[in-house]
Amino acid sequence: MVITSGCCLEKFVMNHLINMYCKCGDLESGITLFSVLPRKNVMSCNILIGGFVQNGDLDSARILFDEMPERNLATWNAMVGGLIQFEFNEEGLCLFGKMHGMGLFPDKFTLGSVLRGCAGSKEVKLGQQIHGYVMKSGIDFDLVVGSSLAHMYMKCGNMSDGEKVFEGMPVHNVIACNTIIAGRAQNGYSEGALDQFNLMKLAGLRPDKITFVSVISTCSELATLGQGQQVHAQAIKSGADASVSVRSSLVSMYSKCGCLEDSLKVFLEPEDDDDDVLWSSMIAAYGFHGHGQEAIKLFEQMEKKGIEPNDVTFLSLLYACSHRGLKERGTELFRLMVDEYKLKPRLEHYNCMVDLLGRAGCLEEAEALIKSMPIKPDSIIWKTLLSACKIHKNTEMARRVAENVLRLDPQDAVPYVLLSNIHASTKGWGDVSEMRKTMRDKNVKKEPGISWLEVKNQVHQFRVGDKSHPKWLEIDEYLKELTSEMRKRGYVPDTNSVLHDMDIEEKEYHLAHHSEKLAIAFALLSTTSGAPIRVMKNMRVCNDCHLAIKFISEITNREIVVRDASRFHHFKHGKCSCGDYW
DNA sequence: CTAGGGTTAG
Repeated sequence: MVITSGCCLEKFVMNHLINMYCKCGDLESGITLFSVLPRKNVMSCNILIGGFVQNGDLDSARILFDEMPERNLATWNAMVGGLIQFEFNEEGLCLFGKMHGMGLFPDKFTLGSVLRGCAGSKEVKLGQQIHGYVMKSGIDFDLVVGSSLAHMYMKCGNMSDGEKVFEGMPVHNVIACNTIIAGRAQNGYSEGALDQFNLMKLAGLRPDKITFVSVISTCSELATLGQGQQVHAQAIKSGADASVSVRSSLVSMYSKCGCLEDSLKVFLEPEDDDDDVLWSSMIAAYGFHGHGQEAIKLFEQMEKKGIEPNDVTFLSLLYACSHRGLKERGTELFRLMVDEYKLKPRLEHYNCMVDLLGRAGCLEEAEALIKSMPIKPDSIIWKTLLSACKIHKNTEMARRVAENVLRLDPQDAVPYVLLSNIHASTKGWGDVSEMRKTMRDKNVKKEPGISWLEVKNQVHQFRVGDKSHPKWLEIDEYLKELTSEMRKRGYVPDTNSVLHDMDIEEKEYHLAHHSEKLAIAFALLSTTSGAPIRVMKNMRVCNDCHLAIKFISEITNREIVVRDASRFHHFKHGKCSCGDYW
């Protein structure tokens, strides 16, 4: 009705109508109206560009932008913002450079987009320049500009400047707080993230679903179940628990805290269950607990439901296969990902494949994959192969591979330790001492192993041979008792993975006080019920601890759950759920 | 026209 008499309408009414249609997702009608406009001014073009962008049709937006005879600031803002919104960061930043070169000065709308682009492509230099410009130009330093700046710094890993910007903001709202919480969480400052969460509540700000997503992810990082459950309860109270994003983070949190059943419970809630991330997080949860078959079954269901898997879905699947020794299935899935779903494998996918092949004992195949892949290998993927060499005791390949790790990451202690152990086993003492000298010269240090657990809402932390815990004497005494009982049952300490410059007795003492053994002994002493013991570790469990914990679970008749740097081990009656494949 | 978030190998 309106369209038929379109030509007679006032221009600004027409513009409003076009805007309305575009906003409501009816791009067709917007375009039709635009085409009957007798004279198109900058304003109407801007509106249509905005419409194209909001509906994801960037190509049309680009064409219209290029054809426009004159443009104003809003035109540039719409185009720059649109490109960056759809992660064409470089193109967006390039366009920004162009507009700047033409003497146009950015306003706060431009800056919001450009800072987001800087964050996305880690352009901290440009970000800093913009920061300087904001301070000089007298642009309103409002919530949006402030949050964007803080976000940019933190995304680029520059925590201190991000925090400074946040402190300098005159007021904070929920979004500003969310920026800081996420920034801290993503840079490993988990406690700081939780602090800000508590502070914002004290300040009377109501956490929204985005707050919960970040805070719940933080709890998975810390793997402290009690905290996670509390935050879940708060999310339920606020109604945020119905959001798929919140549920995805809950699935992950429960799985990382060792409660696979709770992950499944959240996953099975009936609403909104056709989300790829939600499904991926459940697949990852199964994989993390060593349930490779269930992960694959879930993927098949996902395909049947027509949910499009993404690259993370496949990463989780490959991971699940590699931890169950499902070599054939994993290889098929990798092919499916590339050939059917046309997803480009990232280095992470190749790493999973190397892990899959290597663990399964196909070391040559794994090495060939690294050499043939179209991406440059990093030190991590060589380290994956190195640990496979170690499992399958292929010292010859280990030497070669360790050299590659050393070349790419000279500060990593793992290859040094491994190489010096190889030299020691062949009595190459000269090589051994040279190796140790290099380590000293380059100041290479082994990352300390840390284990922690929650007892009565308190987190207790242990390091190797750490005597600082108030109950140290009791723990040490109890470990002696346990060890002698273990030996009676046939336990022999596996001293192979210890640095070799100690005698056997020292090695055994060192092994007996690995952080996870301390943590488990403490847990056994401080809990009397038959409840399972949950211990977290920042590194992989060593061979000796894995063996010892099996004995301990039998002797004490307790279920012991250990979260490793890469997966879960459920020890029960002298056996581990990983089937010694880890 | 503008800011923040979920799944992820070793």
